[in-house]
Amino acid sequence: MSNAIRVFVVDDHTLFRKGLVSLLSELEDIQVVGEASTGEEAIEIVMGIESDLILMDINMPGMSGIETLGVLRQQGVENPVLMLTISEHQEDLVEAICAGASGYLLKNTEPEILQQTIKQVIAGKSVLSPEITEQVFEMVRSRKIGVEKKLTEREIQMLHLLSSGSKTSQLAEQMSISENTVKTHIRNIFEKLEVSSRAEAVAKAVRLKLI
Amino acid sequence: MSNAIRVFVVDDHTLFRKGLVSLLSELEDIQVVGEASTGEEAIEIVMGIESDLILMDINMPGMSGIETLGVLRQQGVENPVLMLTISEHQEDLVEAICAGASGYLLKNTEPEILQQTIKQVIAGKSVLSPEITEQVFEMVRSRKIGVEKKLTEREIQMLHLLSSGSKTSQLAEQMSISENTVKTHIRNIFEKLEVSSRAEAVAKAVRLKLI
DNA sequence: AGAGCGGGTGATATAAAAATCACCCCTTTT
DNA sequence: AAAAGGGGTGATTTTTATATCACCCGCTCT
Repeated sequence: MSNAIRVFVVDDHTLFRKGLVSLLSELEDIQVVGEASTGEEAIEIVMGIESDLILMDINMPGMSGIETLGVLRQQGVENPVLMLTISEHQEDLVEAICAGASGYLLKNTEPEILQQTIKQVIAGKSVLSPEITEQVFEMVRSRKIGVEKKLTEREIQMLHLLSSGSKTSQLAEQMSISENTVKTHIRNIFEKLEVSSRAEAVAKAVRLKLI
Repeated sequence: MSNAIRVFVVDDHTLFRKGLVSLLSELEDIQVVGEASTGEEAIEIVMGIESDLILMDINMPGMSGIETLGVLRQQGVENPVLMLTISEHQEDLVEAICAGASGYLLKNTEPEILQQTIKQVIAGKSVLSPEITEQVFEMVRSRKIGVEKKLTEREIQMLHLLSSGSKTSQLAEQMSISENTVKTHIRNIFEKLEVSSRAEAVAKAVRLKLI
């Protein structure tokens, strides 16, 4: 099968890894092209072979799956990496995503779902286990996540004055600071709100109910 | 069909709504028990009938789907609400989740996936469209994830050791710091987690999946 | 009564974030 | 071309957060 998905498996638990490899090998459209029991081993092998997707455990002795992913990305490996772990920790999830993971599945996932997820990831999609999605919802609700970085007090003041039409010289006077500082604050606002003009900044701030 | 899922549909686009209702009605295990074309109408009808799940559009004239959801929750409606929208805006996603949505699907979703998702939501799970999951990844990567009440590295270590039963003297030795410092770290943990004892702190940390 | 342990107040050095400013470039207007 | 305003790079000061420690209080054992 020339168009089978070539999967590489990284997990320190031999029993789990072997079982997973056996399971995946039975599938028509998936081909296991290699396996490793540590991050160090994974890096060495992956750099030398061709593969389409990496299944990576997180908790491993030595390098963690996240550190391993970081090194692989640094070495130019662009393959999608699907984390397959027992960890529901927020920290692991956040770090895995930041390190460049394409998905985050728990090990209690049903084989069919895993198969389905592998195909979705190959298709360029991002996937999370339902439990992890729930975790994300919780993070959002507890405001640990926001749509934008939090603005500081001075930045909010700046936006208020900006929205009432003040220009740089007036802002400087009203806030008792130099014009240079005004501009710096505004630049920081631009970055946080992901905009590039004063008008946009005010519009977005109003929309986000920041002012 | 007594155990069919009773669905209520809210969407201002009549053509889409009618099509959706027709599609859902054909399914064995789903029964459409009502529909509305505005948020106001939805609130009035939903309060008067029995239903298991609400499919809600977001962009509607008058009340938005998010505002409607907010009012419903305020009125004590506990039904899971699945947002079904064309909006991929992060703001809409965040607001929908905060308002109490159980899922967020794009309107380009395949009918079978919609059916599958409705069942998952009824089973208490949280679901996102792949494109939306991608948005979540983006938010995490761009650090819009403020993680405000984040504990420091030392505090996390402390909790790990605490959870394995260490007492002050042992913590001090294991972390190579004085007992006084151990106590200070623990006090800071108390404040951040809003608790007042070690046991509570560990319990809350586990519940928040911080350790 | 005196160890032993959990919990609380205050203090200090260092690291990180916020606030401040000077100077430069580009466009528009005069 | 000079002036004025918006937008950008870099650097410094001030404030806040983190990590560290010393000392005190109150309870519970023995």
